Amino acid sequence: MRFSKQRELIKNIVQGTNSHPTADWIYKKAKKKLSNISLGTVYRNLSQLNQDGIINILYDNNIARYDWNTVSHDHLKCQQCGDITDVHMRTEELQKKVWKQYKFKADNIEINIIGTCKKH
Amino acid sequence: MRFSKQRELIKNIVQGTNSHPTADWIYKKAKKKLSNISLGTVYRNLSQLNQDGIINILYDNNIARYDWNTVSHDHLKCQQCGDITDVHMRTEELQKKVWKQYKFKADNIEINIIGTCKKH
DNA sequence: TATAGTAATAGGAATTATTACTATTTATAA
DNA sequence: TTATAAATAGTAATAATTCCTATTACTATA
Repeated sequence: MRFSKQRELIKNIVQGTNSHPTADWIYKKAKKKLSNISLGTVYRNLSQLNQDGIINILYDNNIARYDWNTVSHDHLKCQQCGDITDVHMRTEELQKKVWKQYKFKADNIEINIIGTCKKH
Repeated sequence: MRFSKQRELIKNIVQGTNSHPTADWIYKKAKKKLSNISLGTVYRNLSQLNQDGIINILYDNNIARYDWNTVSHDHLKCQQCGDITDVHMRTEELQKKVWKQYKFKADNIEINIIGTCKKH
């Protein structure tokens, strides 16, 4: 992968927040430093960074969000404030269970817990 | 909610498949019976049926899919063929755990298991 | 160093998915 | 029946993402 200042900036933006930002949020933030950066560039680099295991993608309903945290983890989504919090639930048993019961080879398990966080 | 033949048709289409269809698939199928049905009608009714607890929405990456199965369940997503299969993983423990550890009140737990199904 | 060849990258246009709007039609209850 | 509120078709608008082609970073050679 060749160097590009756009990708470097995008990577730093994602790595600098815990807010699980959307592509559009990242784009607006990037524009402040590189005023002519395009949204396409943001998307392309985000998916490239994801493919290279540098960042993670998660889907909040039908929009993509990006996460610097690449170690397997799960999410609490608060319906009141929209906040998404990283947590860790054990999934090894699920992986085994799914193989035993369904002969399904699990690469990744996403657990999204929807409800109300302690702020409310 | 008033009766409409469009909604009735849309409901029957969703309830007649295990394939977790997209709005567009449902629209095309509906058009064969009601040739001038509009895509807006399909979307409106799908979300209405969902709000009334008659069908479920799930998000496969960034597109919405619809499911007749409204009892809480989980999904196996095959990366080879795109098939989505309903399964049931026990989630009561997770719900308790999340309350104990994070004081998060879980309404719903979504588990998506991504990998390769037994067909491959 | 300078240059040429090249594959990766960028910006912007195009596409896809979904929602909003509005004039017209339809189900239902009085 | 008729009034009326809800639903529809059709279309436009918006949102999210992907595609296309000119440009640019990098490498090898001079």
